[in-house]
Amino acid sequence: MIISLDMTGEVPIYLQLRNQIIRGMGRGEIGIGEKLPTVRQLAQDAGINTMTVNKAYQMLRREGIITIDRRHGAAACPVVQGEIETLLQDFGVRLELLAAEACLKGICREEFLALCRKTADAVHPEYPEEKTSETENQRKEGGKQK
Amino acid sequence: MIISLDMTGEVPIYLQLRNQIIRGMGRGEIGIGEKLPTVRQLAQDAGINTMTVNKAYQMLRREGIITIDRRHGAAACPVVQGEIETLLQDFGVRLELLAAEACLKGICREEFLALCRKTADAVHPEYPEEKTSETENQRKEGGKQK
DNA sequence: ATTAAGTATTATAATATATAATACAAATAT
DNA sequence: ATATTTGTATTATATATTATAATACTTAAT
Repeated sequence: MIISLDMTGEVPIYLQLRNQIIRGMGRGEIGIGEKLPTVRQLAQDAGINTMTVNKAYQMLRREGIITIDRRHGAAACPVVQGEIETLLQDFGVRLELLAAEACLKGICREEFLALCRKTADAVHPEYPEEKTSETENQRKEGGKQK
Repeated sequence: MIISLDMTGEVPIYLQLRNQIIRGMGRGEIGIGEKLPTVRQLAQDAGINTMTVNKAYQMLRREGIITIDRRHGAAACPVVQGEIETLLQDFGVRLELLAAEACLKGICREEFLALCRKTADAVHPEYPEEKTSETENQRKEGGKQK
């Protein structure tokens, strides 16, 4: 998957990274279980700092979207976590913002829904649905720093 | 409209303000042409600085969503600006991110589209559609600082 | 003249973002 | 065993963002 960063824009690099990886997974460009580039590799390719990549990966890990294995690197591994209600509520708020903005910009209801359908169709449905087997690598951090 | 701010969250206050005003307009809680609170009033009510409110208002003005009249304050006044294609593309990217995240969180296509419909139905369609009359107060800033 | 509106200014502080250079821990590959 | 590769931690630095405070200015309604 090709990562393209806007270094002059207002969105932080690590967030651009995180968002593009999520969209890449949604498009199926990154298959489930597929390995992501190492932090060093991605940092070098993109011409950015390793810790910036690490920050993006950490965020994705916290969100339950990838797993990170210290010895093998990161891999796409979405896991449903948390209450489904909380989740839907959160998406509802974000969608409402988008819908309101669209409305204010003159995009009518039908146009908006057409865009929603088109977008939904472009998302690969290969993901969670079931699966709860290779979900063991999550609880591997104890408190230990030295 | 009630503004509730999360002072401990990660979203900047001025952005929370901006987002809530947009959602409020979408819901119809703020009618078209309706006046917004003055910066001082809103700042006092919310217990925040006037310049923070001003920053949110400026952002909304730049986005063509409100007008600001130095003597009468701010008012909801959405105006379509820019290429419709650019607009749709921008919304498309943002929707794709949302759809991808939803998918990865186990929300299936139908569930997602149901949420989209529900959200779209909750948005008041009273807005732009036509209207291009009271759009004169936009070009009132020359370059003058001292 | 007073008041009320947005805005500008100046200073300060805390936090976020990004980089650099290096080192460490843990496991694989040779 | 040794070298390599992985993520991670550390320390330092620089810049930008966010938010506040206190004050003053411009403009126009009252």
